[in-house]
Amino acid sequence: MADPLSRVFSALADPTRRDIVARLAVADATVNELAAPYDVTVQAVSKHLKVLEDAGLVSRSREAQRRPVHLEAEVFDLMTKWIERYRRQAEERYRRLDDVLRAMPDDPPPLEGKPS
Amino acid sequence: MADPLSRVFSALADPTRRDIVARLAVADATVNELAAPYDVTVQAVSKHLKVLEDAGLVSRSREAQRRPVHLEAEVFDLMTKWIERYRRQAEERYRRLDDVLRAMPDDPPPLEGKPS
DNA sequence: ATCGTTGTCAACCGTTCGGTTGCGGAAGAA
DNA sequence: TTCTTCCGCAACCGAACGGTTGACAACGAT
Repeated sequence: MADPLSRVFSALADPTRRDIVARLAVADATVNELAAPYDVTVQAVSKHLKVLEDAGLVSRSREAQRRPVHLEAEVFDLMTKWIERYRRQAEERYRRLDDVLRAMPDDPPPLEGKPS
Repeated sequence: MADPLSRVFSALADPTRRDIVARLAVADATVNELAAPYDVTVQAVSKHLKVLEDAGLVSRSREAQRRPVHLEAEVFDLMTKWIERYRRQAEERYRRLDDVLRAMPDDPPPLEGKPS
């Protein structure tokens, strides 16, 4: 799964990882702090962080023996751009469909096939 | 994986499924039409559509023996709402950090610990 | 009544995923 | 130095995922 978009969507498909992102939006935190609220091992959370890091959503810097985790919010744009594109396209279709429906009663189009 | 947000993110984490969504944004299509460009079986595409349907991204109506697939774009809002929330929160943090940094040189704050 | 098309369901297979345990490295504290 | 804390890596396990093949239901066409 090489492509960045898949990695980001996939990373956020997990509730625990979304919660981690939510908490990092408030403040940076260490792995142990992040792991505290969940009833899983620290290693499991470390794995989650690796997934988020590979997706570019998070960065880990070095600070003595602590590894403070920081949210990189720019990657969100990747998703919003993709989503907005097709949302708009779908809305555009609705708009055009409305036009067609409005035009219909006055101008019944032939249902393809040679006219008699 | 019960929660809707996980289902939507997970559904879009696959490149084939994102491509299907992209094509459905242009026009409704049948399963065979959708499967044509990919070198997988029709059954595989049918499975992908089930995933998209469970996520609420797509609906399948009945029309003779055809099952036209239709994009339901409203579900996108679920994601954009979630993303925007934390993107804004992160930006807010940056803004406050800037304020702190601007105030720093003039007002070096004590580094927590009883003041002498 | 039979045939061809369209699509789903079920069973299976290899891979990935989320979790565990166990170990080891890096760095401050004693 | 030795101890303790924080954390990542490797190996393993069960569940879920993406794909296949095979069978079958539904419907239009002949």
